[in-house]
Amino acid sequence: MKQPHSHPPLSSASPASIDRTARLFRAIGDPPRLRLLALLSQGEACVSQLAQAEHESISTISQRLRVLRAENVVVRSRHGKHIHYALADRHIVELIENALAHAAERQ
Amino acid sequence: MKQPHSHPPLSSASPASIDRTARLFRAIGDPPRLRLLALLSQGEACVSQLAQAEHESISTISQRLRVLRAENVVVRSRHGKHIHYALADRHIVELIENALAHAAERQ
DNA sequence: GCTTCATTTTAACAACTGTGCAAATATGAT
DNA sequence: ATCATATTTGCACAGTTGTTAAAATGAAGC
Repeated sequence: MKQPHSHPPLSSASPASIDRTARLFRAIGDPPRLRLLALLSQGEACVSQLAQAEHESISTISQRLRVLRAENVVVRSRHGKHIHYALADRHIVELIENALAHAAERQ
Repeated sequence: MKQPHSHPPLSSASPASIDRTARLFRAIGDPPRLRLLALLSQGEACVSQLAQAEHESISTISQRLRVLRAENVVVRSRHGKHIHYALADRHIVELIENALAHAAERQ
């Protein structure tokens, strides 16, 4: 096997693509937000649950989710009185686990 | 096919891993730095070349490379009077191209 | 339908962090 | 020792984050 998937080369990415990608990385490039994603990788959860799990205020969690949602990393849906947040797609997790493995490689 | 590679699950990542990974994402989560990586994906280059390509001062480029080097995204080596920078490994490019594809997917 | 209440979001502000620029300093080839 | 190349420092500026308080959203009961 050569390449898992064939992507357009980085060198030919448009300025807009570079920008969007940078914003995506930036959104997930923060320990508190990454922790939220780790929680969500186990299944969707509402804001209060996440707040409780992180020992943070609901407001703080809501703002972190806002940043993630702005880059389409997570999606939300109402369930009765609660709003459930979930990972936008499985690829996000793969992306992070990939980076996790590489970050580990270099200590 | 199920999984391209099998990684340890995100949910079981240690705080230290989360931190390192966040720092990695943060380092590449900036358009100017991402552009440098795009240039380097075509082959190594010295600081002056990168500065010229980006229409920036050598000092500015040097600082951007410093951030990338701190997270082991790039490596440097001296070649005569010049210091060549190169991507630390091919995986970085894959990681970015992956993100690029996903960022494109969601507009 | 209107009110009430739980849940979440937003706004405003202060504290912190990162970035680029200019100038000074370091590095090492010749 | 000199010079080209690169790094570092100090500073000003812009952007981000958390906190508190106020506002919005919508479900459920009356």
